[in-house]
Amino acid sequence: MNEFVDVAIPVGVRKTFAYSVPPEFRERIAAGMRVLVPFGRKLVTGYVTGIPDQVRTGEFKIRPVRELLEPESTVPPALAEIALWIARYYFAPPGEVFRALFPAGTQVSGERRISLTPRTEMLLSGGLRPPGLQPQEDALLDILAHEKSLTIKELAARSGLRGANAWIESLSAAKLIQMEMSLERPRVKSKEQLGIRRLDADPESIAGLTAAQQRLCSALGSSKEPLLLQDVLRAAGCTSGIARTLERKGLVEIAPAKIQRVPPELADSMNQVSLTLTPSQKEIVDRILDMIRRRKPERCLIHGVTGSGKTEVYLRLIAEVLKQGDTALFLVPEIGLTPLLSRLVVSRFPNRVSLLHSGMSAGERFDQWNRIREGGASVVVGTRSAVFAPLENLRFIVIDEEQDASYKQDESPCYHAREVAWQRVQQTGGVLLMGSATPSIETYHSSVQKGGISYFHLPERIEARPLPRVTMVDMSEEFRRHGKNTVISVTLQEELEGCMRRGEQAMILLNRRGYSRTLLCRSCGHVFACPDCSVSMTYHQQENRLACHYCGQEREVPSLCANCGGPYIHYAGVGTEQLESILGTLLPKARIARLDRDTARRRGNLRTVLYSFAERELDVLVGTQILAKGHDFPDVTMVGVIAADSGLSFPDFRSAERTFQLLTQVAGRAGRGNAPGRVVIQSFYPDNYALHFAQKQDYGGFHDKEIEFRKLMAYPPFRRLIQIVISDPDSAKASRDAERIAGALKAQFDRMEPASRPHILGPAAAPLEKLRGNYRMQILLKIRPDIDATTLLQDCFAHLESQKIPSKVHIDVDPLSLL
DNA sequence: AGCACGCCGACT
DNA sequence: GTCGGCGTGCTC
Repeated sequence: MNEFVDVAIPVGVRKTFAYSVPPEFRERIAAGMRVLVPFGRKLVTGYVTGIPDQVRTGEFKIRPVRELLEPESTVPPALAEIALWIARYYFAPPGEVFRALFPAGTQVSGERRISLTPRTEMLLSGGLRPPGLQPQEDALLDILAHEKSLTIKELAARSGLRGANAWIESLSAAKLIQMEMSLERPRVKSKEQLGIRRLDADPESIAGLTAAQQRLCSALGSSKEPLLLQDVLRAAGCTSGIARTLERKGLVEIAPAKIQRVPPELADSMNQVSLTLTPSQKEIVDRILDMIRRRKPERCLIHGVTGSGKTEVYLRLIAEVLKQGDTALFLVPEIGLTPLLSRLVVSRFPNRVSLLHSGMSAGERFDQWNRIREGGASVVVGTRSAVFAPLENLRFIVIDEEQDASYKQDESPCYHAREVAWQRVQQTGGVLLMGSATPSIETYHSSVQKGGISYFHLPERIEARPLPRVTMVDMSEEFRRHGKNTVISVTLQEELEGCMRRGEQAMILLNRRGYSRTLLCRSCGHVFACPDCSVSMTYHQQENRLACHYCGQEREVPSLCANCGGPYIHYAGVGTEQLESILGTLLPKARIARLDRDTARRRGNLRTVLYSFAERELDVLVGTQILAKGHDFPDVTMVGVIAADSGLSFPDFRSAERTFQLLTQVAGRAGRGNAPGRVVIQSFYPDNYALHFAQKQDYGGFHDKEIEFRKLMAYPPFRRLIQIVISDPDSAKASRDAERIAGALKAQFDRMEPASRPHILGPAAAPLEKLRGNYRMQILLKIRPDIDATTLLQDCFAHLESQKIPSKVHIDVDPLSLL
């Protein structure tokens, strides 16, 4: 009876460990709980994954659970199940998965610390020495005499002795020193500060208040919840003396209280414009509501262009779910969580919304997480990891912009929030609603052709605004006609000038940061590549540095070729930084700003720029794909795309899909107001089908073409992919290991019947051959969807694991990108 | 992930 | 001769 537990330890090991449970914990211990356990010579935070009926004893010594890390450390049992599913499906170490369920910075760990025993200390301070010690032991005691306590590592380092551990052991055996576990407290915890709380008061005591006292009372508001004293004082503009006076009068209570750190977006609300649903919106709401009421797990997709009113549908459905007494989750892409959206949701469901996103401080996240777990919020809005929000009775999950790549985590555990969300609603009989203007090929295919996902279309923009007119400019034609290598075509330039003349706004997309992509020696052809990655370094004019966009390292800008010493260095490939200055020359009167990762890095700058653009303090916004997702700007009537084909050259089967999505999204930015939008797409390959269908804004056409290619090439959704990347600083070693793994996999697969056998591609050098100094070899598995790939993978690697995989092996199930 | 154990080069 | 390099294996 709860005598043993399986515990996942957050180290890169794909197994759990058995611990015994001291009797006093047996009542409370349960799956999903965090525990402090001895692991090796340390104490670590572990996660209870389950309670085994029995434990194979004898193979190893079983150590006891040291402590239950309650109360703020338990996850609903349903979430623990999800974690185990992720560990299996994505082949991730369970400890890493469980760690992802909890807010960052709340892990507890401990180390052994060494100090002198009281006896030894007395002896030494009396100038005496314990007899019969080796000089090394004496040296250790001397060090400890000056320090209260040290970890084994510190003591060994301080002494400079080799084999220090053995000497420490012998001192310990002689009872001259003692060792005890010291705990390192979590970095993030609940905040306790002086809080002030309004009390019920009789009217006459309120009557005779001074001005300052009244100010303080109104700053308190009407709620009886404690507020942070210092905030209230600042708001009321008075000192703590006033607060104490009120306390004496019995009007308020001042006491240490757990104060919730609240992200600013939760604090403010906005005026609600009540919207009437269009008939098609209403039909969708009704039909999905039916599904929600039926309590059977369902998936649905709303395919609707930007501005077709998907958000309103989400919010109506969330409102209904809350009315039932259930909870809902609203997932948005990384940069899709705008303050505007948060405020919209917060105002719609006052006091019931919680936020979880990466822009919040660790403390804020922690407090929100606890609030959710304690049932203090029934709607959670957040990015990828919010899919783990500890909500109970979760019956509805929305994933907006379902195709967005930020839903997939690219480091272990490599989960996709969409799939995790599907698992979650399957547990509760809820509904997963995906929304997109450009659904992923997989989702669209299973809703329209394969079935399994209900399909809803919102083809029209609200108030029947026209879709933008898209013009394609063939840049090779442009080059032939005008002779020089132009960045901005005549067509685009004319459109821009017209747009400026009419006093409207424009956006120009170029999906390439920096000033010049490559530095090239004109004499010998030498390319200035990153020393650690197999990519060229990008020139950034503002910092006057070369930067690698993959590993982030920077270099001085060379004036001579590093290879031949020649002085003729060519700056090739225009980036957003240069585009901004070109546009400045072209449109001297326009107010231009740039938005990309470089300018958005400065915290708050993204917001500032978007805000001033919305306020019409800017005319033109230049930038990377950040532009495609931002706000809705009613006065943008013109969108230009430079080098629309730049993404197509990526060696990745999804490059066409991504290009199509990006172009469609950015084109959707044009003409949201009353003026019709114009879009100019510049490309050297205007005939490419991704560009062609993007120009016609024809999703169906693109899908039909793309799905043919996927079928022909045996790519998703016709096969499942598993990507294995083997990396090592030594390229020969990476190759060798990759060959061994591939060989072992092949041996496994050869035992299967030929028809269901997975295909092994590679090992071959990964498209990004070298990254951060590591050479990367790639093996790609293509598995038929009717095969249980999870079990297959488990079997294969259970076998491989025993054969030892030396270099770093990264396994990505259902990878989104194959770089 | 840490940490210990174990087998080969450069120092006193 | 020793010290210490990191390859390999283990942690309930």
